Amino acid sequence: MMQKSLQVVPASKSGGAKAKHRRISEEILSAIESGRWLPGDRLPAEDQLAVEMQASLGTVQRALRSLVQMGVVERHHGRGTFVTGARAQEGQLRHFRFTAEGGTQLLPVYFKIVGIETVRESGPWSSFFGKREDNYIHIHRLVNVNDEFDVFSEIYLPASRFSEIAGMSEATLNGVSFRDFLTERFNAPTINTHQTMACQPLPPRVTRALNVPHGQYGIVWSIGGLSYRNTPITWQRIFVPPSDRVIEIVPTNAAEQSPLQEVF
Amino acid sequence: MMQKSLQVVPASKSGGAKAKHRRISEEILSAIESGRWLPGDRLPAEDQLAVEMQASLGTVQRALRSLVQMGVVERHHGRGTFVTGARAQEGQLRHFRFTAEGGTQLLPVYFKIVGIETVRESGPWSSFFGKREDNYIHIHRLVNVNDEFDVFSEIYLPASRFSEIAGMSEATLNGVSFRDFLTERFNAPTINTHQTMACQPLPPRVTRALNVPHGQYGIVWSIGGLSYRNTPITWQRIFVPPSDRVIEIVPTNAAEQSPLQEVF
DNA sequence: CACCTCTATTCCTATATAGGACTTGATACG
DNA sequence: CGTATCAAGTCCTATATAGGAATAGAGGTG
Repeated sequence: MMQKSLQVVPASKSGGAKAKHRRISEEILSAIESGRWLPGDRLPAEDQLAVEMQASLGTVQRALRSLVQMGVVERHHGRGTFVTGARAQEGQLRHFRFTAEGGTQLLPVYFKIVGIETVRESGPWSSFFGKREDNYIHIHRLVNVNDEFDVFSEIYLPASRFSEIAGMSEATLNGVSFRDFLTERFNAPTINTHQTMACQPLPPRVTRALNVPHGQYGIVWSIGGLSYRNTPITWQRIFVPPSDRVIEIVPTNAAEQSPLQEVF
Repeated sequence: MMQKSLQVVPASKSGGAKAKHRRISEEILSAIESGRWLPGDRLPAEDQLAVEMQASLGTVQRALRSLVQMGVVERHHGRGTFVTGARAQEGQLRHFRFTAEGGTQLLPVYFKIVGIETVRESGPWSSFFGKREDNYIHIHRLVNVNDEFDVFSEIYLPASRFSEIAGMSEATLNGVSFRDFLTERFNAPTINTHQTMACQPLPPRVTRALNVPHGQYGIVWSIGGLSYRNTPITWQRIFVPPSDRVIEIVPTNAAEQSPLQEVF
């Protein structure tokens, strides 16, 4: 039997009224964002959540399925529902990666920080982060891929959110994957990306750093990183000199490992 | 009340046994593949499908949601469920596109076929299509983007499936988008793509065709196109000379326009 | 100690049911 | 004729319920 008026909002004209399963997704997502549950943690069981959220089991399940879909949580039959862990992909680079022609993955094995500074300059990253942000932590790094070749990476981080990084020593930041670093230290996992590529002459500071001829053409690869709720958290530009190694574009959506995919 | 033994398969040990909603997805997908419903057609109503499929409403709805998720069908409140139309994205290029720095999209406006031939050569496309395929229709085209610059495109199609194309005149194929063409004429929409990029010297035939200096570097952009059930249907290589225009990588998954996305 | 069995926990599938909300087209009214 | 109302068709949300299936751990048995 339908319980009277649990269908709370009559939607008043499809205004801001959202479906209950959506509100539950939102609520759980907010809790995760706020750090109430950290990556790796187990959420309460479905039926318990149903009680807490004052919803039926089916509704909670639907909300959780959508969070799985987004890559925010993972569910395991008989074990529980877990916040997606930092290194859940065990070494798999999630949104992009270099591969050899055959498809074997090439891993970045060595990072060397060239410089860290706080800047106010505007550029493509400004529009990515939006108007309100006008201070960036700017980090240049040399990245070696699979002991085969080097690329040059520049990262811009919004200073408002990640100010602590500006004070960190190069030693702390050397050799780390920023993706993992931001996930573990700031609970800011990269959930989605926006990427563009262009072929352009590499700028002099890059050709010098990479030790390739002045004026050499290469790929300028821009990657905007988005966290929960599409909050922009990183903007990165990678300069890739010519090579027979290729950049593989991986679907940016967590949907790829969703069971639905099998249906394809 | 649960009806006795509608829970048909006891799963016998999680062998090939699939959930019912999955089997329904499969069945509908197969019907669409077979052309029983064409792009734009309306499917029977939920409750009617439920009867046909001998499932409850909820189960059918779940199956349909997953098809929406895959981009195979679209559902419209109060109107019905429709097979995703060929040009559903009205001019939006779905999996990749060129954009100006600001983000405005640049459209390919002019195609000129350079040649069509049937070949047996192997290359990166062979592993994409798999062992069984050893004959390809190979089409070279010059593509102008937004009246601004030209790129050189090579497409390989499996001859077994698209043999009719080999006999078509260049006039028929000129100026068409292959994506739309395959959707409309062969009921073979591109649902997913696999993309790689590399910066390399452009081959002589390309530099000649594009009228850029011999040995010019550019982006070699390979795009494998997959249709329903991840069947490979096209393999394309686009040679892009240097430019300040960028290639924007769009999530290859139809999930992007799913309502779930709003939750981010 | 190794192995088996049982049990509690947890997620997974499926059903039947009820009503809300959007769309479209027909009909009635001024 | 234009507009308002209504009804049918369709999808959307939500509930309560029932049982299946995977997992992990406790306890017993040889």
